[in-house]
Amino acid sequence: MPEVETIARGLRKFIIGKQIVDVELSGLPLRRPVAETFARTLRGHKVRRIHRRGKYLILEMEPLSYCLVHLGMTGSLCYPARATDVAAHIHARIRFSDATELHYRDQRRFGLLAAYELSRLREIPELKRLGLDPLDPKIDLDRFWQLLRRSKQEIKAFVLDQKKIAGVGNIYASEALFHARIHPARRCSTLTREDARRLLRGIRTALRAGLRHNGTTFSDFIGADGEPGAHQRYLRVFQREGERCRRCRSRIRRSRQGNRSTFFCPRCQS
DNA sequence: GCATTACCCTGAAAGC
DNA sequence: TGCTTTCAGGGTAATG
Repeated sequence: MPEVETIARGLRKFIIGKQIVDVELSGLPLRRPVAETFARTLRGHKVRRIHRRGKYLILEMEPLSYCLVHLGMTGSLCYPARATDVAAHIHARIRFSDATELHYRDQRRFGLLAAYELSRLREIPELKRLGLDPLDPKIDLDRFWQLLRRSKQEIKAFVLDQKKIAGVGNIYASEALFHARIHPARRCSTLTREDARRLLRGIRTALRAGLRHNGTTFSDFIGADGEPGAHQRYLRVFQREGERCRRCRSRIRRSRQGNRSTFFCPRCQS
């Protein structure tokens, strides 16, 4: 999510008020095929606002419609882009009336592009499925704890579950659990109210740290301005298997949960 | 109904 | 050297 927010912030500086005159698609399917109506829905509309919900980026257009973007694993938005940019993996070229272009690039095509003519943001089907926004200061600790206690999942899976908490990806889930000193394989139902409090705090700490450094770049992520993130230098556990814990000097371990890597400190997170 | 697993994709890196 | 296999992890359909 810090990567998506970084892009949203970048784009807000550049494309608000611009009018789309044309949309050109590669024709290749992303996570699912881009609807035939995508280009038609956006053409002639102006970018009014840019929102983020979970890992989704939403361009609010005028006349009212919404352009929904999910970057998946390797998606990026580039502005300003050039018509002459190498075409490899560019799946959408959005042209504005001032002749500038916004490109959506996605090597592995796990992303999503969709456009909706709806009157409200919250009617977008993908957004309806999302759970709590962890940065929302109004989250009630007791409600959060009850949500946890009702789940039989392992805590790492819960934190990654977008229906429960929206916006936490694999990097930040490992980091959040480290901050909260909770073992990633712990069952949610065994967590105390104090654990829940530390977890919520840990998630916020991990996400805000990512935001501060404009996201994490291992190989693919770049911001809208083409700059990579810097957060990888500040990670506590993620991708640090065998290295020393910055807190207790134990060796960081790696495990697999649901086909995804998890990193943790066996001493701090017991 | 819930939790878990398999799958889509590409390119880099490891293994043989 | 060069081919094959494994891995990365976003969400979700299929399976248990």
